[in-house]
Amino acid sequence: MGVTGLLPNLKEIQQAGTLERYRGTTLAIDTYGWLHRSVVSCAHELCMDIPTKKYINSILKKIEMLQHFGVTPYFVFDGASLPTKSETNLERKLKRQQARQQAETYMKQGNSKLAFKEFMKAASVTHAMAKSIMVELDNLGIKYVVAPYEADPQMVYLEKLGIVDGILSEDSDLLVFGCRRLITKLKDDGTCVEINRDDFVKVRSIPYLGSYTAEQIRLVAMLSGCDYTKGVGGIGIKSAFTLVRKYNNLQKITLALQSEGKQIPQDFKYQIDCANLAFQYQKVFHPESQKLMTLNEYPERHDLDMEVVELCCGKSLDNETYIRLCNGEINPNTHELLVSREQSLASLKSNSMTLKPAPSDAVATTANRSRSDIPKRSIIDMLSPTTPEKRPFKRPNVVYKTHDMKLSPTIKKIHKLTSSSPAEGISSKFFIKSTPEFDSSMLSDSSEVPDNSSPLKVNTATEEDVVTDEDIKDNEYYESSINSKGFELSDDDGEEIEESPVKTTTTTEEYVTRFKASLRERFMCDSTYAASTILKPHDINVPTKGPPVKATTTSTTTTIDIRQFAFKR
DNA sequence: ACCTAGTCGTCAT
DNA sequence: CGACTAGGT
Repeated sequence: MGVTGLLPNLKEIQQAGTLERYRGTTLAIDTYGWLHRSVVSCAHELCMDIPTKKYINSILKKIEMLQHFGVTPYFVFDGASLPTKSETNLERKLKRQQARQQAETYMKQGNSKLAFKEFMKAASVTHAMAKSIMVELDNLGIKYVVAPYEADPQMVYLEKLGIVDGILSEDSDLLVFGCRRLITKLKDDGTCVEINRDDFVKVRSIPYLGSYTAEQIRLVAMLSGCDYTKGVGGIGIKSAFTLVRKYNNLQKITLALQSEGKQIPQDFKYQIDCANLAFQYQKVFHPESQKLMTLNEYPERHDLDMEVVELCCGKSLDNETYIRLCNGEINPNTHELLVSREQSLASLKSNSMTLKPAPSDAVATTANRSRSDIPKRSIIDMLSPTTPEKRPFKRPNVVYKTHDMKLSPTIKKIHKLTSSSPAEGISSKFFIKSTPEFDSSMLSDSSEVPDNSSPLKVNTATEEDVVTDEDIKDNEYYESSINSKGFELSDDDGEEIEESPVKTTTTTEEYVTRFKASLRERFMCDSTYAASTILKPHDINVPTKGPPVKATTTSTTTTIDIRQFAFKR
């Protein structure tokens, strides 16, 4: 879902241009987005476990375009699905399965047109497909990282560290995570659109946008609906901005909305708090130190319930696991060895067809992924030597607007009025008793005193409102029974890379209980890890011998016929 | 003017 | 996922 309606409302500050503008810089790539679009070209093959290189070629083509413009890509992959989204993921999985059945039905009826449409709905991006891309990236010497959880915070983290100079993605959520330079709407000809955070002050359609704090922007997103919250019915992005500007804190907004007869979900506060945690402290990976981190540091003094934090932001497993996970060696969800889709299919085939073992000595052995590798050609390339032809890019057919936007007197005035750091302390103090903002007030004095006055306040009489910590009693929810015995084992779930949003209609209590249950299910079954750690990554995903098999499948020591990699292009 | 819920395209020829 | 749109408030 993203934050619906955010991008259109930022139209004024969308700078049209081309990748030329980013020559010499490094951009984070939202790989899932690219893969998702590629999937439509081979949805049928993907659903039917038919080998295909189409989705890989589509990515290679984009890489070629970036390199044509002298842009260094830094690929970012989605990692494990957050525990808080597991039920959403199940819903999606179900829908895909239904679409897949529909597709096969249409297929039998000979209606390939409709079948393909259903295949498109059924196809999903898997970690095995992501691994296929990683193999190519290794060969090209292109950097990448698998996010511990969602790619969005990982990309923003890279931008924060200065490892990348901007983020190439279609997802408006990135702005809520704190992205400074978002490059969207990249076309095949290299044209794209930049949204720069520094331009927020120039947006006229949303008054005072430049002076909303990160926390306030999060609240706006959460009110109107984002990846983590359903939002309040009847509240879109515009109303949300107005409400936050007017009332600034969640209690007042809630009261105002209720007095208007708006229905607010029972667990809304929970959703808000959880979303607030996920937006700020989600687990990310520091590629240079190879350490698990959080997008922003926890506040100095905080009483965060770390169990809840781990549910919303991801679990802190041992660092060794994350090193392997974030370097693409293991499946982020199952922690089994990650095998590329191509290799996986090939070995299945060779096993089932009992193929004559091919002379494998022809292929040199290779180390897996070492960061200082000399680019090598993958086996796929060797067998199908026609790499995507170098054709010049279509000339961009846009006029480059020099969007230097003269500051209007009004804007200047606003800028002046709001240059002092706006107050914090909106939203609930559910988890965080004192909430220093990471990006602004962390640097200035982060007052222990919750300050509810804001420069953004427009027409509210400064009624001294006590920070009604009526929320505190809700903490009971988190102490509430951890021992729900109904762990529905959703066995393998999490083969697909999941992203984004939506509906959850459960009570808070159920919610938390379920989170904790799903956490257990997901992270505390060490048995699955033990099995997977036996195999050595080096034996796998290399253009050489050795059938890499899922830990569950019987691993024989037959040799893969390398000719199976010669897919038609 | 704003919100919503639905549909469509995404690739690549 | 966003873009776009018809149809609601």
